[in-house]
Amino acid sequence: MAVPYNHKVVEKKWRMYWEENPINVNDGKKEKYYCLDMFPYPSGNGLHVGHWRGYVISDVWSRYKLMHGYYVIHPMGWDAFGLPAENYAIKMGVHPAKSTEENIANIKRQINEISAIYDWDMEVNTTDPKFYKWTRWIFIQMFKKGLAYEKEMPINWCPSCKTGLANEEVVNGKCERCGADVTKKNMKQWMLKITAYADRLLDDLDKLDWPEKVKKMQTDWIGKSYGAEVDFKVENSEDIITVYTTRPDTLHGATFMVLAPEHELAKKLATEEQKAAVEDYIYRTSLRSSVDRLQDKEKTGVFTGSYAINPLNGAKVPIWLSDYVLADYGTGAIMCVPAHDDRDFEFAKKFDIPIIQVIAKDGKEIENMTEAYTEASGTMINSGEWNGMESAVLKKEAPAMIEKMGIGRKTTNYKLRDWVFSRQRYWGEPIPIIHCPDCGAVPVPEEELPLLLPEVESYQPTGTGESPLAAITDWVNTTCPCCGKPAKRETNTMPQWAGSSWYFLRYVDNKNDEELVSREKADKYLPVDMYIGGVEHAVLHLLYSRFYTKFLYDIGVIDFDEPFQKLFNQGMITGKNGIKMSKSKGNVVSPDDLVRDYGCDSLRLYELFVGPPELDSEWDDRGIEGVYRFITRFWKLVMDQKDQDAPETKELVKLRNRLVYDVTTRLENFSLNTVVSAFMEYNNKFIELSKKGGVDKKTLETFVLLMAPFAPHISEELYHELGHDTSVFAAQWPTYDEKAMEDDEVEIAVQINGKTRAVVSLAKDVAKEEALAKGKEALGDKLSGNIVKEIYVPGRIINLVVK
RNA sequence: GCGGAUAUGGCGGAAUUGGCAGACGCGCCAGAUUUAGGUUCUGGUGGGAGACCGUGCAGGUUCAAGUCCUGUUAUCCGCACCA
Repeated sequence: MAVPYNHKVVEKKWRMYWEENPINVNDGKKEKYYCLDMFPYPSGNGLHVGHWRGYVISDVWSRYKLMHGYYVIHPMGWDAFGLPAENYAIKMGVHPAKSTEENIANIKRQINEISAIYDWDMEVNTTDPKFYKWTRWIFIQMFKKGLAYEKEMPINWCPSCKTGLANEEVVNGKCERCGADVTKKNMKQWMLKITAYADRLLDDLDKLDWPEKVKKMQTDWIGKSYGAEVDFKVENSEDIITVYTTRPDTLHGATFMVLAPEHELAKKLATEEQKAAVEDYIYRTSLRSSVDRLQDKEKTGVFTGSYAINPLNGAKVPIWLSDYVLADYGTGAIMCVPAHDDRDFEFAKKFDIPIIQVIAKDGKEIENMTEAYTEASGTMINSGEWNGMESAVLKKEAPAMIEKMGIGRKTTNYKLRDWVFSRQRYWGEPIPIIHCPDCGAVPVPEEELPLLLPEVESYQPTGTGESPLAAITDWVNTTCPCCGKPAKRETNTMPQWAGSSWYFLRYVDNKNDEELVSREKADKYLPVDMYIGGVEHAVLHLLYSRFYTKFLYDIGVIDFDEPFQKLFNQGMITGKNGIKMSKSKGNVVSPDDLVRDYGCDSLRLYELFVGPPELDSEWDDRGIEGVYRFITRFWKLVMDQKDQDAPETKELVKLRNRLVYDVTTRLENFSLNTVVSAFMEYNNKFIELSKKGGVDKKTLETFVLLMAPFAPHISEELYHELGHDTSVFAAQWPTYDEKAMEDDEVEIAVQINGKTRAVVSLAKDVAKEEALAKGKEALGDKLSGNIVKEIYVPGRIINLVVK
């Protein structure tokens, strides 16, 4: 009788063995494979089973690649700057550096319980001066290229976090971090000109093997649109209002214009009679939060009293102000065609403005219009020379025509805005700029980097729009690197995303003091082949990283312009009823107890078995019992059979090849839950066979090899029990022979009118006549009436259509 | 409002190109082992007494539909006045 399986002994044994005998070594000859996890921020709450899932998936994939002879780059690090770390520190009343260090120690301990093949020699930490030296260095390079600039403008302000936010960090008008309503605040901010990369960020999505969903989200976020700018002269004035439109085909139908209340001409256009109303409207708009503007869909507006001239037909159109026009998109002014735009229609109805149809739907004007006709489909009417043209054709051609006429120009627009990069918080990389009264903004000399974040007594946010660093006068006051006169340091810090936008480049050369990454190592080990993490960063981290990578490519630091070739988004693990795991809900499941009770291998398998990896799954503690039972039965099977010298039967060869096929194809498709199902299913089959003629050694060994990436400890133990003295991970992934998988006889269903009435066993190459004859024979007296059609699909089905 | 995803037993979920729906696991039922509980092992487990009925709902295509087509509902996610 075999020794019962003891996960504690076995797992400890091999963990120690691997530490002394590394299984993933770079011998300089192997091809590299870079499999990366999104690095965690070291939260004080530690890991729950949801974090484990992603790490298990990436480790299974890494070990699978290892068994294909790759040198696998599989690093881990810490995204430790930023609001969560700082807020936690404030709550606990300790310095963020200290709490961060403690949290890292705890999470590192938990991550080690996964037994992933992380190479801790590559570890990076965004708060390490040796790391953030280069975060700041990149900013300086961007500054030198004109991609980092300062601007005073109304930005998103979170009154709870007391800092400015990027557009990407505002979700439904609320702060992505804390959920507080975001307000606008006029501040001088550092900006990164990500819009300069809009086209490349959009176009290069094509070359990425990413989930379509993420590509779509980035495409929509960049929001490129094609159209025209049209210049409208203001009546009795020299002023010109330029509008942006994607529907220049409808220009004849423009019956009014609307300017954003923030538009530079807004006040000026107000006539004597309208002045008070206009100023009141502008003032009231300035008070409204973005949440109000989002929630309140009812159109408001005010007439300026002025008119503009439609450059195409000379029509006089009233100029209005309304907050449904955004100041920072297009030109901040629009021409309004109520007949063919929903918003303009609503506005025109409310303020009783004429509606002129210029596209005939189905050949005629719509009577008693109740909603706008927004499709560019139909013939032009009421459009002067354009009458009779197809709207769809005109829509494409109009921009060029307008440009030719000299009344506007063809143009494109993007929803993407430049990146607000200043944060009024302590725990981040200070922006490496010195403000000199004479020289202006001057970058910190590169040889002075990293320039340590100074120690402060109070690192709490001030709420005034100033960083806590501003209070440290002996740090703030410095001299200008240009002219040597007294100057002041920039006191704002970078957002959390700064470090995570490039950290994946640093792993492969994390101790380099001279360069961000040596070109030699970058060429050899980068970019990332597989990136695994949650979908929540689709337009944040994943967009910013692409931007940084493209910039570093442009300045010659690296020779590739996309960071992540393949992306996999794992679903979330939730508590009961799909409720997100959180401390406040009290539904957090810690992996620590589960590892203790069932072992790392069991938890790894269960993390995969719980559901399709790309979908959210509800955690149910009871399920791990089933996986644990499988593990112990698998152990018993191999231990009982290993010395039996059972003969290799045809049946066993077939099952072995099918097992390799099933596991390999499912793994390649990332259907990891069904890989575990396959293991269980075949284990049951082999246990059956072990009671009959036994299971041969090669089959046992193959099973163990396939299990290795999933359950490394037990596989390593059994591999050694099977007589090997090298690691199971030095072995090659098994291959299969499709011929050996086939049955000589296949059971196929015999149907009458599509309903299964019998099952018959047939040789796979049997002739149609014989198959049908056997099928009829099997049906016996169930078959009656006239057969009108006979269908035989070899290996699949026999169907007799009877009347 | 627009876009995307999902919908299958009591539960989590399987089903290459349309070809025996419910693999695998949980739970449950029965039996064996055990002084007993737990563990372990064996068998059963979509509904219905049955003909039959069953993949959110209603149609359609087909010899054959969870799978394809049309419409529709619910839930979740993303975007949201971008002219």
